[in-house]
Amino acid sequence: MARQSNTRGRILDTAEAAVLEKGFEATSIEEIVAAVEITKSGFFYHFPDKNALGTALIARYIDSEDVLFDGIFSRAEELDDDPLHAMLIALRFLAEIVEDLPGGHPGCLVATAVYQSRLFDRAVHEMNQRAALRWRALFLERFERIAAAYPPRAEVALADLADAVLCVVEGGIVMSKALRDPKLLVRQLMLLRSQVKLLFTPPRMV
Amino acid sequence: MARQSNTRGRILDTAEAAVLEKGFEATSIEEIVAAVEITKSGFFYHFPDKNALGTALIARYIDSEDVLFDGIFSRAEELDDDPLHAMLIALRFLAEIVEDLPGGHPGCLVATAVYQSRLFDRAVHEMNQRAALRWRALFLERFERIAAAYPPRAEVALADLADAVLCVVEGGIVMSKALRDPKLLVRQLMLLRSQVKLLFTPPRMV
DNA sequence: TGTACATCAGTGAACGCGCGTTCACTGATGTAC
DNA sequence: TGTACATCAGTGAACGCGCGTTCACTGATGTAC
Repeated sequence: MARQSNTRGRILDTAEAAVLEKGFEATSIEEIVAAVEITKSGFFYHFPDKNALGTALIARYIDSEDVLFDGIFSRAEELDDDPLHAMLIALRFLAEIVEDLPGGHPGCLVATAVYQSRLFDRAVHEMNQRAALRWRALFLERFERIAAAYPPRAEVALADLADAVLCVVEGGIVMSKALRDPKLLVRQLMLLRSQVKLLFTPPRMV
Repeated sequence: MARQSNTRGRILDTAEAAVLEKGFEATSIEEIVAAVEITKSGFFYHFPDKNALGTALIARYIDSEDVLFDGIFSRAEELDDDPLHAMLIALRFLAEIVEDLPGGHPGCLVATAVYQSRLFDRAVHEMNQRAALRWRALFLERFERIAAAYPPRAEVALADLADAVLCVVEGGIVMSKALRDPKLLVRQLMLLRSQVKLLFTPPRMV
């Protein structure tokens, strides 16, 4: 065997897909190592136990979402200085990224951890909570800058609006899967976008 | 043993709480029967296998949500003939019901089935899909009546708006749990309410 | 440059425990005559 | 009203399989001298 191999990454990829389809407990180490084509002992070289796999899975997922959100906003803000227009561009980017996923969004690992909370330890829940707070802050900052420039047409708590972005994503994923309509999430993101636009656009510009 | 007992109901109650906390596979028959204080064989008198428990759980859950939504709308429409006002009342009822749940919303079984789809058979997924379509139609009908009376201030597909109600509930549950803030779901429902109000209220009435 | 040792990335066999499921049985309640 | 039988709502013991985990070992690569 080569000194460097990507076995750990392949384990994580395989496990992530399986966990999103069946849940953490229902995903056996046996099926993962069969797909990755190593032995069970090979798995335990990379992870001390199954719990460590769960933690690594979530940590990696959160990192990738951090990169995604940061990328969307930095590109959007490059394209337009105006905070409202940048937000509308960012939301469209998000919708487009989701639209390009073949077969729809595969699911959110934060949601699986939330719905299988007894299977994960406190550290995982704290990672999840910190990530959600970071993403909320990312959106909230932008909405505050928007509200300063465009007085909102209805009284809304901007923090709630920031949470709404994540709620639409999580809820959209669930309903997309329940209704077997991969585009439902895309349409919900565009609906949120039009609601943001309506809320912050001065009446004469409608 | 009495001829009539509520053992089956107690099994379902216990199982529902456990499945929402840990997932279906992670919930063992052993722990259920320990809580209900019967033997494992007693469980198999009521359900032919574990799969039948899952099906019964989801069927019962969907029935109770049907009753809930129907009740909310019939009470709201009793109170106000106007379709917009009735919708705003209904959304407030929904928020109040959620607010009164001690410790926040325990979770949605449709979402757990969606995130553990490989564990459930086609019949369950079809039940879920039909239920979601029914609830969407319930909201869509109302939004169509509202749009007929109050021309919307932005172009939105009413079907998307109908889906948004369910998305806010599902997403709000996930984010409430992730952020450990039981009131987040309530605030998201009230935000949706104010967005509906803004969308359908004529400019001069803001 | 050659050799000795360390480390990396695994293998192979065995383990015990918990899980879902089966099956023969039981004691209380209901029903037909 | 009494008796025989059926049904309901379970019990108790046993099962085998799959799961996560352990442990001694290995062959290829890297490093010190």
